[in-house]
Amino acid sequence: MSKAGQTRGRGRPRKFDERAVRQTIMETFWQKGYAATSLDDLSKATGLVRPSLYAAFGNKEEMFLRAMDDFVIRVQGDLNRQVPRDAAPEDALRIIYTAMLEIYSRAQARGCLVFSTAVAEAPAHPEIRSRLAQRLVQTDTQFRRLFDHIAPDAPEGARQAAAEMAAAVLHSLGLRVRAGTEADDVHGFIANAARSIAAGLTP
Amino acid sequence: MSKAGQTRGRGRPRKFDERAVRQTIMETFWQKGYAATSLDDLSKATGLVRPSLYAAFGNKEEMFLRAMDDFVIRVQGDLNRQVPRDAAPEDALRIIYTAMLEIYSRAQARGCLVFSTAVAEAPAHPEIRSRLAQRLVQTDTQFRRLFDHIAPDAPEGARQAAAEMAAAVLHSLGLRVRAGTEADDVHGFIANAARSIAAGLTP
DNA sequence: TTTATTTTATACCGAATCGCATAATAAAAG
DNA sequence: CTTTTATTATGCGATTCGGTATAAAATAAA
Repeated sequence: MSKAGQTRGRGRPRKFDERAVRQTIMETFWQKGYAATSLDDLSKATGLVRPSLYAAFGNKEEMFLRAMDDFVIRVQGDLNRQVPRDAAPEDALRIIYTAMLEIYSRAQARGCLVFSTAVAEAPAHPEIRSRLAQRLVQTDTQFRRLFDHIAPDAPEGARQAAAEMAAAVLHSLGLRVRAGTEADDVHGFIANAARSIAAGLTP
Repeated sequence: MSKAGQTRGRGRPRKFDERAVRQTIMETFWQKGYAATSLDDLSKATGLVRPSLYAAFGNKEEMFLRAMDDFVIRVQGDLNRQVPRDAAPEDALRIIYTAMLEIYSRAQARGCLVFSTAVAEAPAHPEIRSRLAQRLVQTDTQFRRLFDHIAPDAPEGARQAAAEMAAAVLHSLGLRVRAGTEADDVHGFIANAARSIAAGLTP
């Protein structure tokens, strides 16, 4: 219904920047999770009153789905900015995991909006579950493509296995951060994981 | 307050088996998560009326903490029953993951009560968060001890790295099951992971 | 039987929840 | 200016939530 186009529209103009509000919604869900975030929380955080939120972004589940998308977009942006096009697998993995750790650790230990928050709602909300599933295969695929590019001489089975392992480490990283694991331990985990996975690619 | 001793106590006798009720509570939290499970849900599932639940098991958070313990106890029991004392690392890992997959997949795809449900409540409930953290280090430690026993010739660094990777695969497994990943894909993931991790132990 | 103790059953409480209905407001279009 | 359209502000309404107060019921102890 609400168009975010640059044209001035017809009725009363909005007092808020849609992109900024979406970021705030995402941050709020990220911090507190889906169930623990009330529409009043979102209203307070964004400065928008509840009916405005509803009119602009739909109901709570739709807002959360959008937040999942915005989270992924932001993470992908940060990663693309930091990960070099060509690097040895171990270096690439260490860079990726370090960047993800930085993201996961911002403010309070929040972990991953998708892996640590959406997952809890999966049984009750099929839409969230399906988007979570999408995200899982996408992560596998992205690592697979990275290894196809970075370690093309490794056998296909090794590249696929390494991709799945690399994704698994990411899932575990989100968990560990959210559980409040010591930073040193997490860094050790990252270093070990990068080395192990890379070893499987260059024997 | 309430003692579950075998002596008949003094007042009116209970009409329920405490162990069975605890299992039901655990199952309910496992299926629906913490926030989505109301005390009424637990009341319906157990047949106990709310004040009885409260008197016997405390408030909702205490019930959930107990459920986490009961879940871990049950998982450990199943594992100890299935995992052979001596096996090649790859076989041991495949057996463990297959057993965990069977547990995670019972009834509806539920995943892990700890890794997929408790994690969402971590920010709001410090007790849950600390128990989750405990569980993470315990998992690492258990795999480490397994490898110390099963692959004593591997260098210590390799055993530690393999243990953390093995735990990461477990975290990822819970996620994938809860997201509804195809059974064949999950089995492939398990096989690849077992092979990769074992390769890091016997070079 | 009487008393003490514990569990069950009923009912209630105040707070918080999501969603919406309605009216006031602000701008563009006619 | 008048009409149309879109957004904001106020507030309600039905439901659900976790937790508890109170009384009835059931058993052991005295």
